[in-house]
Amino acid sequence: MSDDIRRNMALFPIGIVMKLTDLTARQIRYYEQNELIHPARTEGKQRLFSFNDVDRLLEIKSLIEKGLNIAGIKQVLLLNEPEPVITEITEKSEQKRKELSDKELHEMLKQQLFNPAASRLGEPSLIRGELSRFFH
Amino acid sequence: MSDDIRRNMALFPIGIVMKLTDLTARQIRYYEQNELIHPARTEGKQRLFSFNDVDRLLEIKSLIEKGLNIAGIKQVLLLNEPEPVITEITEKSEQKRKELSDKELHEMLKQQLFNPAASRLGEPSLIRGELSRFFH
DNA sequence: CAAGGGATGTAAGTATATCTGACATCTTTA
DNA sequence: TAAAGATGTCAGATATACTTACATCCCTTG
Repeated sequence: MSDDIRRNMALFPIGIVMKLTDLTARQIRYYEQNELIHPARTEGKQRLFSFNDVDRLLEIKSLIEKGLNIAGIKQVLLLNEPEPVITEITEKSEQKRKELSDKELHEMLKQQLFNPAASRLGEPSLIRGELSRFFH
Repeated sequence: MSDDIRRNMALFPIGIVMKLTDLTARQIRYYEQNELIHPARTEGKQRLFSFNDVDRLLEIKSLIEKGLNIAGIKQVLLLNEPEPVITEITEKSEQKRKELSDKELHEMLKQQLFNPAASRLGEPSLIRGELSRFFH
């Protein structure tokens, strides 16, 4: 869950993603246009990709190389999606989702991730190494 | 070791780092100027930060909040640095270091990290989830 | 084979993000 | 009070990214 949050933080501009995936900007934008990915945006409308996005792009690339077309890839990606569990609270959670703008979410994530010293002074520095949770 | 590589990949532009650390661009640049951090650069000279850089900035911030000045922080960071082990091969490894431009290194890292399908076709898709190695 | 559609390249023009350098401001300390 | 340290702010330049439109290439299908 918290891991999920980390993997979904919008972090990378398209230039970095190009290097990480060896895809062109054209390709990446085209895949977005076809709804294979849904990167976040900065205030100025620049795309911002998460680890999940990059991961997904790598799978897309691999499928492209296997000869799949967009429609096929879309299917595969859908199959790999964990089914969103339909619960009683569906309405409520949907409500909640709407309440949280991307920006607010990002703020939350940041708090949760980095536990900034600002919040509780006097606490020993737990901050250093906090990022190591990104890795195994 | 490989973990080290991942943590040192130049990934983030300054804008993201600002959000992650709640430091201003001015502060980040000032700390670089005072050699507390050494972010990489793009071809166009834009700063690119690694996880290690961000981690370090978070520690710097925490020390700033404790009232340390730059000189003090530099000392603390030096102390926390694992001593570079002086071995017989010092000359050789120094030589090696010089041979690797940042760009070449980055290429290596990318290969090692993402094991691109392009290299060995026919191999089952190990790619999806590869990035999950970034997390525990 | 010709026509059409899918996937990507490329170019133009604009907008956003970042850079450096200089000067301003505020605080602490000698 | 003067000097030095840390940060804010502004300006002008450069880099990066955006959208839109058109071009190209390769398949597929009639």
